[in-house]
Amino acid sequence: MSNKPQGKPTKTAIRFTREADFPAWYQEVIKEADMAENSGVRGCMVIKPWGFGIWENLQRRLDQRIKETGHQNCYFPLFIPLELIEKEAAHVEGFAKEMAVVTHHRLVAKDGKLVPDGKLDSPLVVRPTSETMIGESFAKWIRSYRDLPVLINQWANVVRWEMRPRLFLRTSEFLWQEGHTAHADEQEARAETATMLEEYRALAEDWLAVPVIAGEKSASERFPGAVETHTIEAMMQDGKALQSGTSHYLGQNFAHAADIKFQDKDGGESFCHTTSWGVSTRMIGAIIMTHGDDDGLRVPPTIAPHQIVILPIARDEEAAARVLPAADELAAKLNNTVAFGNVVRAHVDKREVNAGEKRWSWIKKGAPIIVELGPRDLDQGTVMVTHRTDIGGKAPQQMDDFVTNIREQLESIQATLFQQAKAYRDARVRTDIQDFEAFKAYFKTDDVNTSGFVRAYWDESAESEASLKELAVTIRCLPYDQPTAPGVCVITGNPATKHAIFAKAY
RNA sequence: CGGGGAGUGGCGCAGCCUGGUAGCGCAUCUGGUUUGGGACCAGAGGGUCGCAGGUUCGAAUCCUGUCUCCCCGACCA
Repeated sequence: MSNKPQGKPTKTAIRFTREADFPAWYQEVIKEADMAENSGVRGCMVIKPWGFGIWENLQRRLDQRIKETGHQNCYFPLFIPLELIEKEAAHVEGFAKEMAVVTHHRLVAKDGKLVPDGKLDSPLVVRPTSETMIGESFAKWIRSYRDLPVLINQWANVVRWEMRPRLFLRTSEFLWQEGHTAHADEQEARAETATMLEEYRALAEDWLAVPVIAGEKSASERFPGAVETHTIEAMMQDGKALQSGTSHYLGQNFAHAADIKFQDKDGGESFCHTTSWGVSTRMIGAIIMTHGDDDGLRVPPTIAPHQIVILPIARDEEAAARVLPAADELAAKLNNTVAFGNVVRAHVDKREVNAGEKRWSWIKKGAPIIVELGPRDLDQGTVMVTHRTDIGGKAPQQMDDFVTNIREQLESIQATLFQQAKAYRDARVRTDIQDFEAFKAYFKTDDVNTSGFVRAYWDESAESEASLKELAVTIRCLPYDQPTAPGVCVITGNPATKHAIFAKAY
């Protein structure tokens, strides 16, 4: 390594490349970026500061948008009485297999071990989602049309016992927000569903630089108990789809189950129309697999815990005495500027670690801009700047210019990440596959270099959808932008009017 | 939950088949040399081999159970 040419890494910073072993690469990125790790409990993860910082920044933005669209935050209990869950049949069927159940309320010592004791008369489930719990409250809160709409949200953890967990993508416990609303009529509830899905699209694309396809789920992919489920689907760099946010129109299903009704202007009694919508820590998995490269994570500047990392270059006390205060001063100047509507986040890395190693650690963490500041820079009034989107392109900038242009540089990195992701995605949405033989051949290849989505006509029949099972392909959504002319179903050859997105999925 | 693989110092691994109380690289610490860079030399610290039983004079090595991780499948945000 010692005679490696500068700026031309002879190896990547991550042990596995995306091409050689995508799942191993994914896990290595999380480890090397120090985002999260597995805990001793299967399916549960410890989210470390760099990973949690990304979540906090995502959360801050989304929370702001949720409030700006008229919702208020609440908090509902973690434990749900079994009887409540039982009330909505489809809901029960959907979640029964992954429920954590609390059956006891104390421990007693027995043969040197602690064993559960104090059996509960009625078991509690740890919330897998809160429709039933919140529905119970809605029923109490809502009496008149004047009480509507009810527009609430909660940030919470939920538990869905997973057979096959993967960090961020599928964990038994995860963090999310769940919005729940109740409306007087169908039209308003449907509009709410659409509004929030659009918020999710905007969050993904405009804030996280993750291009998505928005659309409606097929019947079999619907949320248990929903009338309609709407989704944003992102493409990962192995061509697989990741459902990144969902918004459900629940009709009156949960209103009937929980007895959520109101008196209208004419004195008549009606059931509410409800919605729910959520985005989870899975979104961090989407960010990793959309923006990461073979040198690690790349974090969009909007959500990077540190947008700029300043590395003081000082090998002796004399240099340190000059460089460290200058680095602090530079950070202070940067932190006094604004980008993406927030104060810029610059950080001086003063750890006693070799400069080269520090630099690589921030590359692996995906800090958008790395600044090296040494005695020579101070003499010349410059800084050495590396953008994470071009780590070979380290170049000096005048320090004053750098500070003045910081917003443009961050915005440029943000734009580059989105453009690269979109170019990748667009190149891999196949629209030329129109018969089932070609379709099967495409998905059987399973080559990380060519796999992706197929966009084609679908006849909307359950039978044709079922025939995808052996291919491990699913219908991700029926995108909102639809062709005007009819065509033939890619699976059956039957007449069809709508396009669907087909893909393997996480 | 079914099939396959794996758990040895912080990380990556060897040893296990042919039982006899542990080894390598990186990292860490100390000293020195370097000094726009993931450095070099020398020395040092650190593990009882996932956990629990069993076989044995003796187990990281054999057997059983269990937990955790990875891959594939079914299910799912």
